[in-house]
Amino acid sequence: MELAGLEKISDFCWEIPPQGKMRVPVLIYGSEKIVQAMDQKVAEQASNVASLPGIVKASFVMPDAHWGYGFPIGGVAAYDPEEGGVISAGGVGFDISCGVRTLLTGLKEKDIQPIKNKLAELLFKEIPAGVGSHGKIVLDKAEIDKMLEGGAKWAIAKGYGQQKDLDRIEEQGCMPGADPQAVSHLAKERQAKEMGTLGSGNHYAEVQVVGKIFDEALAKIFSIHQGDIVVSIHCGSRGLGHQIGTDYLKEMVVCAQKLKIDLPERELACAPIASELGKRYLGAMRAGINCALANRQIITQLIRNVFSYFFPGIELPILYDVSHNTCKVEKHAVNGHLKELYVHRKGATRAFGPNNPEIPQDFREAGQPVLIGGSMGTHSYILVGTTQSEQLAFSSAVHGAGRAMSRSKALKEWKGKEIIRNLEQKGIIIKAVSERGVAEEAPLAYKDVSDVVEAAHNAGLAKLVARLDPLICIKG
DNA sequence: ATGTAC
Repeated sequence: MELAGLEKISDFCWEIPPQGKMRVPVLIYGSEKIVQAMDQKVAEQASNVASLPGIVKASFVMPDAHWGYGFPIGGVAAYDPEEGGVISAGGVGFDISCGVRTLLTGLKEKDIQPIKNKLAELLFKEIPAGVGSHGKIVLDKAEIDKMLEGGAKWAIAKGYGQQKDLDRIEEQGCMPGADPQAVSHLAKERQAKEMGTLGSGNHYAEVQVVGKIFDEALAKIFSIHQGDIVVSIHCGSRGLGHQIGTDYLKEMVVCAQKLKIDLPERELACAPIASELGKRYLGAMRAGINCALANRQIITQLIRNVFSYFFPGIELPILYDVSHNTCKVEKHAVNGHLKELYVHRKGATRAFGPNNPEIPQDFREAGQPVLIGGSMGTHSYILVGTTQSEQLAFSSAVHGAGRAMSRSKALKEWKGKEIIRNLEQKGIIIKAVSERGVAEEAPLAYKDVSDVVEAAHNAGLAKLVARLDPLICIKG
């Protein structure tokens, strides 16, 4: 991106002032280096987002942003229903409620060293992964509806986990307002055999060691210490979320035409929040959120079973579970007034600061854990939400490294086998269904996640707490 | 991300 077209607000914030059909400015967060490396298309897309009806304050761009469908991935936009605001399927993304969950193990690296290979093999055997992967769980129509209403709460009632897990999950593990009736039969059909599966692309289950602590006091509150083993899951709502996105984008294109909403691009299809379609999408999207929460809950239990085999009696409590592809109704201060807004976070993690009532009691004074998954073979990070982030981007932060290279280009550049061998030499075990998938996810096909989180930290979007280094990575 | 294109 050309810095010349931007107004520098601070060392970590750049503005595109409103022009043309833009109703509000675009605010891009990141260092000069990061913003320069950002695709020009992100500026265009974020400007388009700023032109949609009812947008409040600004169209925000996180440091890890890259080109997406309509809305950039790494974008945050809030719309006001009282100002004719809209809700957009493209503003949430296809993988509804994709997110990261981190589990604590209480183990140290030396504890797993003797069984590392066996642990990797058993995790790979027990967690279904890959495109179209099916689990052992098959849901009938009635049970799918219950899952879509209950989320992780449903999964726990089915025996996948414990009641206390819910305290550490966004929305207490169950998104209210989900409407299974708003989800197509096709979407449900696709999901019937996909519960408890990882999927493909950048999704993974990873055994990690806490490699660095940035803030001792906060790390202690999160129960993480240097050398601790943790397990992180990065996945979403699988075929169901994708189908909801596909179904509603089509409907929203028709709706926007009918209502003569001036769309800069067809991909920005949306519906007024107050419209029948808007409400129906919200109900379906919330069902998608519950699907993702249930999915991560089931995978959690599969992981617990594997760890129990090696470490009888081990618990693996949840540190936290947070999504980075959602639209949530939240109250935010706008010009001194508290307003109920529809906050789209597409490839952006919710990052509530201290004292927010949505945060688990144990973390209330510290702030919400912000879980940032890296790309394969690279670091992941735990940050914490700040008070400042509320003002900066409706309490949002980055979500991960973000692609630097297209999948097709990555395929030409690398072979899966050599990537696996290179990482093995660094002590990282990759267990993957598809060698092609590994090549597409090559570490160098992504931006440097460390740069991205550092920028988020410096911009004040969230605060660095700990770095996680990969030991075993299970991939689709 | 995705029954990796309807």
